[in-house]
Amino acid sequence: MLDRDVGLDIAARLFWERGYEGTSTADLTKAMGINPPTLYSTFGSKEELYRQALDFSIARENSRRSDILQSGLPVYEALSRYLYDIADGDTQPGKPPGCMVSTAVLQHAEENASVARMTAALREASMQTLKARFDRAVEEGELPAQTDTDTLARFYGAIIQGMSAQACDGACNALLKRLIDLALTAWPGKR
Amino acid sequence: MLDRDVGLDIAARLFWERGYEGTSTADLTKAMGINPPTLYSTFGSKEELYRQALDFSIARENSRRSDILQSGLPVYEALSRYLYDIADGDTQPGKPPGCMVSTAVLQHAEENASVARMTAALREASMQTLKARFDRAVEEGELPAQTDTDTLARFYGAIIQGMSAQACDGACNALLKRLIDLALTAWPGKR
DNA sequence: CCATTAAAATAGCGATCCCTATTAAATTGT
DNA sequence: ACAATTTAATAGGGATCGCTATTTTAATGG
Repeated sequence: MLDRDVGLDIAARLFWERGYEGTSTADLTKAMGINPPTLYSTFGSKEELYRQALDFSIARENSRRSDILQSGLPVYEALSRYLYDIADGDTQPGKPPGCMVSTAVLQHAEENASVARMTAALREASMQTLKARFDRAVEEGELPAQTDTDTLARFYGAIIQGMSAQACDGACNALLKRLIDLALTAWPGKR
Repeated sequence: MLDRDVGLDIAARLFWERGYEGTSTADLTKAMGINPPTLYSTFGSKEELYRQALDFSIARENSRRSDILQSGLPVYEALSRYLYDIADGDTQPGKPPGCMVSTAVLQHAEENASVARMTAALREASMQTLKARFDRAVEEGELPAQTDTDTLARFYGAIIQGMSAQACDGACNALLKRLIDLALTAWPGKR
């Protein structure tokens, strides 16, 4: 039998590279070295496996990124490190380019609408996490009281999505970090 | 027989909504009201039809957007209107959300690598157009001589891609324009 | 009006999609 | 060691994938 976490890791990698619609159950079983019935008894369905693979990957990445955001660092410094960490994740040698979530299942067949809602919800949650950190900065006096933290969070969310798209198209790590540096000049009070 | 341009318009609409991998030839023939052999004799293949549908759509949109960029407007004003026009395109009532090109075929099956290269090249060309306009602005003294126009173009390219992704997730026009306004504060010399 | 050409519809090719009923193998308990 | 239970592999179901050979229909020319 296959170790569950090993299977999720392999599945996540395939979904990351090829997307949900571009990955077949045959691809998955072959890569895991199992037979179709094992996949279905272990993970339920292709969609359920995708959900679990996303959860599995996010649980691994998000603790570190959450630490960066929620650390005692000033909000601007925390945001900078957070974005740099994402840029590194988008351009890991030997791993698929881009982010597994940021640019996943945007256009899709009708039958995959529920999968698209799933990734959209993850993106929304990610931006809400950013917004919560910015709200805290307002409360603590690090940002002006009238700051539009929602737009600020969605703006850096857009940068994260744009970085993922450009990484998929072959952009290198240094390029993405130049984007970040420029995006950070939009921070309230900078320059 | 089907009018060629009408067919391309219908195909573009489907590909826009569902993506390349999410659109089947059965979807296409049904929407066009033709039989499969007609599709293949008229357009060659699914991939070739996608290419022609992209060209068809871009030819229609790009003339207006090119006019905005190449008009006599100051570069900052031209860029603002250009981005606003894209935000409007991402949120047209009765049309699929997002941009047909900006966030297309990012993750994909291996067999569709050539299609992905195609959309990547279109995105790159779009950013090169922006860069060329910025270079002109440097030559004309509108921007400082040491301006990194390449990064500037890719930054607004990232914003365009982020807007498309968020539109796919349901973002409204006003939200996208707030993103643009914030992104424009990163313009050299602003604030 | 018929013969010839051109167009469109039918039918279906081999392959693959996601998924599962059934069979075979391995493990466990006694 | 044998029976009971669990696990894995085979085989394949029903549908759809992109695409095309063949037939039928329609349009054209003499």
